[in-house]
Amino acid sequence: MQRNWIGRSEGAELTFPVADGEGGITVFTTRPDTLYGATFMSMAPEHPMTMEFARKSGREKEVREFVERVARQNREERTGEEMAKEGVFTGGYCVNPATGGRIPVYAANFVLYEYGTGAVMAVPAHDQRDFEFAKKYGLPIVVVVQPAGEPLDGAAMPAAHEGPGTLVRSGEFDGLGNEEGKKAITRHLEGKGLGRATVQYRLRDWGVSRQRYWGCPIPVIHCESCGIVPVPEEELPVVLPEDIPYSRERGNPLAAVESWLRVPCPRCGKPARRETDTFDTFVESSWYFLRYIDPKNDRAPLDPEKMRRFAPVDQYVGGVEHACMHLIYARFFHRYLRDKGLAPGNEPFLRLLSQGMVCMQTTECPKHGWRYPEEVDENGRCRQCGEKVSVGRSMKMSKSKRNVVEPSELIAKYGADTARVFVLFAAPPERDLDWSEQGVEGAFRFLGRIYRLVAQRAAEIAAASLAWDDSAEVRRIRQATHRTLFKVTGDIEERFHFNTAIAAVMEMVNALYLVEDAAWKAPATAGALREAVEILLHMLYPFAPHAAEELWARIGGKGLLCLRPWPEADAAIAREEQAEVAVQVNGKVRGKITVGVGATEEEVGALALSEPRVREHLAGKTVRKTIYVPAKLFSIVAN
RNA sequence: GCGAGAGUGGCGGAAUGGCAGACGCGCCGGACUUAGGAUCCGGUGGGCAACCAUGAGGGUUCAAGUCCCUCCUCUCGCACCA
Repeated sequence: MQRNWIGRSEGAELTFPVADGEGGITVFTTRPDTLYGATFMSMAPEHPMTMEFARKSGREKEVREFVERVARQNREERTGEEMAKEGVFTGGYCVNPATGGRIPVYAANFVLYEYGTGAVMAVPAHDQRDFEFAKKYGLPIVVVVQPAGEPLDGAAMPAAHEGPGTLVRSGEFDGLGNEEGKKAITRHLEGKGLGRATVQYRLRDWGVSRQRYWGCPIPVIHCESCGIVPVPEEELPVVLPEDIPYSRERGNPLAAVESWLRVPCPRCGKPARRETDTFDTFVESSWYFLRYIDPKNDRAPLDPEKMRRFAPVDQYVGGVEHACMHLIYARFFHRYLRDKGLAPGNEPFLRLLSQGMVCMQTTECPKHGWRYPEEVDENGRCRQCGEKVSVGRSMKMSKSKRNVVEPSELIAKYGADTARVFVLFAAPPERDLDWSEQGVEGAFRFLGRIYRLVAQRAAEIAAASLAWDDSAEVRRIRQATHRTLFKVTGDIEERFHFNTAIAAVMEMVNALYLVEDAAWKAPATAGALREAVEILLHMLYPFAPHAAEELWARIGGKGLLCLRPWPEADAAIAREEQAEVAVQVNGKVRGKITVGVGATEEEVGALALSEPRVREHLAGKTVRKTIYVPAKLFSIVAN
């Protein structure tokens, strides 16, 4: 997902000497193979050489007019593929280093000054933007990469050919495949000191400063004569003033605090002003987690020795928006810290889980717009005007859409445990979650159910000791307990699939409800049931800690449940002795048989073939092949 | 346009290539009750059946929701990056 944002692209920097003058224009291109087809040059309007060319050629007026017009357009207007390609001839020329030909230099609105070198060699035959530009201004289109098939004609082609092909009209490079051509031409120019292979990166713009009070101060002072001066180290940290006027007016409240704002310049001592913008929170959160490892260090931001022991972070959990924004900045920071020898490795995080968003259906009144759930009555009408509201599809919860639930109300009505269980049960964490009042009720009911079960049996459980006999009943109970524990442990630790873990706990609760009264009372089984309930509460704890802890106390558990180690599932106990095996004939299930888990393929096969329904479907056919998936399935192929 | 993710019952969702629909919601029935929107128990994809069902269509396989091709739809992110 970050590929677009990091924007790594391999290519070459090539220099085009300025015709009738000094120096040259360096461009970045991913297609050095098309160099012979470069028939003009496009420069960003902001590029300093744009106006320089114009001044020399006496075209200053036209060029300035264009540059200023583009500058007025905002980025949104200027970017976007639909935007018309526009440009103006600067009056200057440079020399194509391959052909030696003079080519005109244009300023063009689609060339971005901040990317690459801010200048592009234009190859209209093989780049769609250049193609459109050339058509508009009547510039030559020279085909230099010929794909298989009909020879392309620059004048007649309807669009640029951006794909692969064989080099033509490229002097000594004719006949090379275009991929080899890239290398060969780059090497050739390198020999002449006019080019080199490079890799360009494009880190998405990150506006690190914010016009607000709540943020880390940027330790910088603005001085009329010295310019931007860093706050001296001994004066760090810059502390924000506390007596600030909170107003709803626009602008940063810090700008109004004269006593904080006015400081002498650390360099010349003349009156100066502090920077009032503060850092974007992503700045701090790009590395604060490492500081936890070494929080009291007052000599350095981080101790590399300690970093090597604890970093990197094992698991990062964040929303999709973090995958591109915060994560990319944090990785950027980490590389800086690595280069400074402060943090080990290339990456700050080992694993990423990007969790989904919480969504809820939206309701809209024709007169009043978005409605909060409580602004709609039971009949689906707006409480303000009585109009029928329309129910829209589920969207990310946001105050602007009013499709939100108030956590405090939710907690007052159901408690925090219910909210947790619902959120974790409704969907796996990487998926978006649909909020549902009924789902919340369901979570509440589940907690009530488990609470009643354990509270009702509390006395019996507390009286039982963790001892049992080897009866079938005990084995059944313990098997169910340990199987559930396996499932829950795996779902939590390996997959983070809390929804299926909770489902397994629910199943176990359902099973415990069916246990006969006598079994709770008989010492032999009561011990196994005590184990079952203890483990049950352990498994409940991560999802509903308050209820689990309270029930733990009720059954006479020692100390706090949360301080006890997670129980260990016993594979020997969890193992099934019997298994139901589905018998398939030509891919369709025709019967089921019960076998011991250790049964051999021959034993299972014999049993399978004696099933009446199976025999029916085999009548008149010859068995060609059988496949046995132990303890699961026996498949017969026959014709 | 490029990139990422997702399409499974009435709904949220389960399912190392091995019995599709676990668990929950909703709905139906029963029990207990003066009462039930509480609780407990049972049922619940479609079709009378053979069978049919995981967005559509092909393929691989004894076996496909899962793997491979060709599409469609939705969500999110990016968007002239040379």
